[in-house]
Amino acid sequence: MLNGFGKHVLESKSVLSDASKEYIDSIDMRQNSFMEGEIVYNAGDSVNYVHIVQQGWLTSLNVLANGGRQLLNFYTPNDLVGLEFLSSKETPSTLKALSASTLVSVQRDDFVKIMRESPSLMEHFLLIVGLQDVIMQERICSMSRMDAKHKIVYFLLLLKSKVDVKTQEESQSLFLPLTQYEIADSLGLTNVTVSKVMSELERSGYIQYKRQRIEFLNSVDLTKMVDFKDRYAQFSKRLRGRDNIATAA
Amino acid sequence: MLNGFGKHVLESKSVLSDASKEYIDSIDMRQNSFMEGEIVYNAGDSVNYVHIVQQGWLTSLNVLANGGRQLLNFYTPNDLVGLEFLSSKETPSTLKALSASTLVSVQRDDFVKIMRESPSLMEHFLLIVGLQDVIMQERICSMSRMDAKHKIVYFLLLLKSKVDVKTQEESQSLFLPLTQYEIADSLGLTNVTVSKVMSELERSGYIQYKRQRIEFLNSVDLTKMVDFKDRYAQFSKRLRGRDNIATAA
DNA sequence: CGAATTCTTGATAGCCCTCAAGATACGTGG
DNA sequence: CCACGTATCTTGAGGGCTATCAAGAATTCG
Repeated sequence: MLNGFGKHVLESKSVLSDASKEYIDSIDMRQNSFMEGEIVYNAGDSVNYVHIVQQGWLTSLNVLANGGRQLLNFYTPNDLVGLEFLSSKETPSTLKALSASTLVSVQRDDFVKIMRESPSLMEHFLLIVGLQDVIMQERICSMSRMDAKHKIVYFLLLLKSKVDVKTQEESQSLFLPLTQYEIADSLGLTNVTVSKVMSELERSGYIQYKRQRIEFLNSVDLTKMVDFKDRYAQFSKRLRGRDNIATAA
Repeated sequence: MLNGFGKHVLESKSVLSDASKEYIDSIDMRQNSFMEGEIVYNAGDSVNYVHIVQQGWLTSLNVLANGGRQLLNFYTPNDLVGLEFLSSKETPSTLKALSASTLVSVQRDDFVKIMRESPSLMEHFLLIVGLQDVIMQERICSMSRMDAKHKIVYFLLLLKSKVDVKTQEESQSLFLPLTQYEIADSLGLTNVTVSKVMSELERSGYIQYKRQRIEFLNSVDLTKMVDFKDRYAQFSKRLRGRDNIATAA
């Protein structure tokens, strides 16, 4: 039941740098496609799969008691979805496709089996989840004390950072498949406030904003404004250093 | 350089359930004590150690650009500190003792070495960090959309849950070595608001509150009020299930 | 070209912060 | 055991930020 593309993704450096290859061949991997807006799983579903993003943008989110939504994480190609709740019976959040997406899904038990066969792979996963945790902690800092403007700047820089690490280059132009409602739902704001802040950031000359695209005109000052720490870049840099050491050894 | 107490902690079920014991003997572990209010490390310090809490309460926190503080995590005996930034060069947050505390500190490289020798230990750590991540995500939900009253109820239930799992029993009385300033700094509120909400919760008959101690008079309704999910208890239950399976196999 | 979605802009209201003053609890030294 | 200073908590008044509501504009898509 080997899926060629899935195998390729699992073998790719970003995910399974050195898993025992013979185990991969015995794994049941399914490739699934989802339309824009489609739900991959709902909060409370059984945890049966770990997913690898091939194409598209997805988000994890929670529907709150008051009817509001909280967007939690964004997933782009090569991201792993589900590492943080491997131990859970039920998924803690919903996964929704923001754009047309393709996922490779690996059964949880198979995934754990692969992981156990490759300690260095498991260590890699530990570091990834650790990074996610640190980023969540820093998001809490930004959510709790910043005003709307600073929250939004922080959010945009975090997304930019994530995309930049993926593309291995720093781009001042960011594709952003999010409506203002969705940005608002990421930050505990309303779409009205997002609109007003975006306009203000444009007037101030920091960004240029059109639907689905943001140009950063002064990312240096924006970074200072919110004291943004680029954990994705630090992690990526550090990981490359580790790989070199491992290769040398 | 073996420290008997440290060895005991590392061997205890909660941390190193089955690490290769011969490695533990070669590890340099130091036991350090900290006074109330003392800083263990500051944000930005090099990551040199992983710490195991023996006694006391500690908190990780960030000092924000505007001078405010954000308390992030609380650590109680047998907790591990530092798992989530094993891959980082610098600590992302400050660690401060809330009460007189004792820590066993293991050098990061030694800790990683132990971990690599015991995949099941590493898997355990992966699950722990995953749990932390999930809890952080849910804290974001509570921070972004809840009003002050609901934030505080959520916060108290989360602390209660953590303590209950540690003590393996559900207690309606919670020792809480936090001032109202510190609760406020955990939630992005002010001490004034915390005071007012606490009084209101008392008037409504939900809790009885005195400095450093809270009695829950109706934790069922409080849990419903904020739709609280007890991830600590779920994790603990699930882990015991896994252990049984592992033993049977 | 028309309908639906998304975004903009303004007016109003509510929650929580800020500021302030007093009350209570705690620790220390006599 | 008491007195005093400090830290913590309580309570009230006023103001700012963002939610809510609403109406219209712009964009997208069939």
